[in-house]
Amino acid sequence: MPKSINILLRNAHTTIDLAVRAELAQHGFADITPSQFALLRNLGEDGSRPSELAARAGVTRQAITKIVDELERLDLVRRAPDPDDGRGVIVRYTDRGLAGLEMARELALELEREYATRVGGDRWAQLRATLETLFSDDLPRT
Amino acid sequence: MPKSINILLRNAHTTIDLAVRAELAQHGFADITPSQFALLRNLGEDGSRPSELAARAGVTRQAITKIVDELERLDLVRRAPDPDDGRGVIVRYTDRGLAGLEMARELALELEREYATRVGGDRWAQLRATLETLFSDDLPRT
DNA sequence: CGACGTTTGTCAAGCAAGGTGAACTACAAT
DNA sequence: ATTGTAGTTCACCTTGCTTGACAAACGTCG
Repeated sequence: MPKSINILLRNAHTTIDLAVRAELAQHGFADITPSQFALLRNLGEDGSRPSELAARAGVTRQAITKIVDELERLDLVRRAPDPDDGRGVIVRYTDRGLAGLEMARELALELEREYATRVGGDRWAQLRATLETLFSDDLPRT
Repeated sequence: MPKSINILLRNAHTTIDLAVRAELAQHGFADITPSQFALLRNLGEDGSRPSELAARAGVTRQAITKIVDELERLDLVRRAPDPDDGRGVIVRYTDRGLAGLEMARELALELEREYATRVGGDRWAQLRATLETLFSDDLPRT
């Protein structure tokens, strides 16, 4: 009985996600939830305004406020006032936050290298390319 | 900036999942949640005992009880006493439940055919095969 | 300038999904 | 007779959102 493509994709995502988060936890970045991680990933080098983040993620500003609160408590991001707009706030990485993100990227690449050796570099590259062709649109919802 | 493989996989899964559930809803099977759908998928032609389902999904029996309650209210499954064990229960598809599942399978195959034509049948088959090689292990958690 | 509406971020409360642990009943197994 | 197992009920929890209300800071238009 062939597994549904859906299940395969879900398994793949879950496997990688769990592996990365577990490794992160072992390196001192404990218990980052998926939505926290998603925000961290979307922050950008120069930081972002909560409203931008909300618009990109397709959620309300309130939801972002909460996630930023949590990430601030974890010392992964920091709020600063926007010099150009007295109402605004800019959310930026802390050093620790940036280090965590880079480490996550490293770990994901390492995993990819492992998969590439298991199925062959060209086959892995093909998979990646096919996925990018079909599914690289940004989706709403974290 | 290449998208993370993780995001691609997630996008793919979410896209397909949403499409199938939306189509199902249009055909009168409204608002089936992911966990309900997962249980429905794992039921098997001959039905299953709640404990089996719990073990397979990696959750407690209580969680299964709740989902079965919901599916029963939707007239997608039916509980019957186990003739071989007075304590036991067998959860089986209703006709409507089976029809919904088959329709979901059909819809997923249709989507796959569409993707196959977009990237080429061989490339899609490769993607499928690669995913199966790497990620066909069953994961706990619905 | 000032009054008016708009935008930004926040606080508070609450909801839906998807669970958990504890305690109970009926039946099975020994 | 005692112990174990299947299913259920109940109360509760966490995640990741939502709506509503609000103050402070813009923008604009007379």
